[in-house]
Amino acid sequence: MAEISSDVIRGYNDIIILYLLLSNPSYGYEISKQIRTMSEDKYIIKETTLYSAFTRMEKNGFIESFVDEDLAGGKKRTYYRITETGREHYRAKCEEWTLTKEVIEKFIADEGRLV
Amino acid sequence: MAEISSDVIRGYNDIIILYLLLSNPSYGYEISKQIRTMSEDKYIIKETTLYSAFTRMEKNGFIESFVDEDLAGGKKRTYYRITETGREHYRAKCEEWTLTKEVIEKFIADEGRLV
DNA sequence: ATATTTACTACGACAGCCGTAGTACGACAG
DNA sequence: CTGTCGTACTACGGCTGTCGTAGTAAATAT
Repeated sequence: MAEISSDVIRGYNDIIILYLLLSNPSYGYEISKQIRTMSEDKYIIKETTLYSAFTRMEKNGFIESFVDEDLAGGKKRTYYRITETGREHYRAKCEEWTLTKEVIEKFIADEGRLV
Repeated sequence: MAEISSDVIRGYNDIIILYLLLSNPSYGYEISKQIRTMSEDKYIIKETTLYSAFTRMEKNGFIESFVDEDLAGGKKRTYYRITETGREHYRAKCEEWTLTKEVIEKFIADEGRLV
């Protein structure tokens, strides 16, 4: 079974995460589960990758963090909220995706050539 | 104008190059021009990236090199030919592309959500 | 009482891409 | 006959994002 390699997904983790923050703030564990569910187990993000993406994106101003100290039962969590800059970045990345898709598809051979 | 970032193309340079070797051997400079032309200048591969990809892929057994010593006018060139392993790799990468595309597109918001 | 799930943090390694620089040959202009 | 442009590379080192491994700790299920 083909799996998605890290080199291939590289650069898209950002938009995957930002997408999940578009409508409401969220936190690491929940996001990782959502990615898994939404991709039908085809992509399971590594924890370290996810948390380092948070750090990087906060540094870049794409997201902001806040801590929910005392939840009704449960450990304290660090939530992330997308910023306006983050939304712009997301939009730009989506456009880039369209372009990239078009380019790459020119280099995908149709069945005939793959003899 | 949106440009394709290196993190996004990463992992696809291999299939782009292999595609151009599917029907006949070729060499660095020609391949770089073909990529440029076929992508309508949307993607211009860096020389260093291209040549290091050659080295890597030869090490992995995806391509084989041979030198054309004395061409009718012109410097000597190193040509690369795709191997059977390379063809298999290319096929596998194309399948992976289909999968990746499906996954990523789930995280591209439709216009409505991008308010 | 113990295992599992939740929710992270730290550290270091690695691979692929890229910037910079340099080599060298041929062709063509001035 | 000198210089610039196009062709065809090689070498070296840096950066970034991902990943493996490991550890911490609270809450929940068994």
